[in-house]
Amino acid sequence: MSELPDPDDLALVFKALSNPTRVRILQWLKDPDSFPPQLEPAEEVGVCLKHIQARAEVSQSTASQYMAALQSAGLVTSHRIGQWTHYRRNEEQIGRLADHIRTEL
Amino acid sequence: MSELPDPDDLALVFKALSNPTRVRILQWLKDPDSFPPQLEPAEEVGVCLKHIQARAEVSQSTASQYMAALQSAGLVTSHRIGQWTHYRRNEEQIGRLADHIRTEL
DNA sequence: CACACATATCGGAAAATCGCGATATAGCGG
DNA sequence: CCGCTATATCGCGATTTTCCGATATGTGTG
Repeated sequence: MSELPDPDDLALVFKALSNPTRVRILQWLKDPDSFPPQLEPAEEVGVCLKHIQARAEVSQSTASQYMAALQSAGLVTSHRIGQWTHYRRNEEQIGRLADHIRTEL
Repeated sequence: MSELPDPDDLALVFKALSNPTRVRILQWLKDPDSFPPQLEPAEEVGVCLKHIQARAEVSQSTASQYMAALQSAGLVTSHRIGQWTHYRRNEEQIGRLADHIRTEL
């Protein structure tokens, strides 16, 4: 969750990004307020799965798995509040990925 | 081969990078002179497929397909000279990829 | 506790990918 | 033209990925 230089984690990250829908979700999360309103402020805790699922137009299970993939790649973090799991971009990790591509790839 | 903004093209690039051997090849190409000597200067035209194949320890057809994947992702360019196809990193595109991840992903 | 809702996980069929050997194409030299 | 070499493409079995519906788990409410 912090460094990410080793090849196995890196492959995991690229694999998570090798799906157009997952890439789109990541881009959508740049503007959490573009999603429908929710109890918790999306800017702070992230966007709840239901809203991501609706926008991506995939099944509930697929949405859940997509977000799990992005999370295990370290690209998003999750925050469970009550019944809702909220997902938010991990800007630090995304920045590190850009650095890594520039310097080591 | 030029801009690469949309999620489908971007996913293609990440797919090419989701294979450890292909990533290694890209890294090897940072130092073309680390390959055996060849008629054409590797620094200028790139490294010929045969040398890449030998170092990656994959079959000839696999090596050819790996490089085709990297090329259609825009990460390398190819230069055919006589019977040899040489592959060289596309530093501009790799730089753009890093920028793109930082700004648009 | 019973129920509704949100999410996670399971199991599997279909689709995509992997990496190879076989074969085709292309360029050189005799 | 013929043989030799380098590379590209084809075809295929094996493996992996994809995405779903079904189901399980977790959480709030009455």
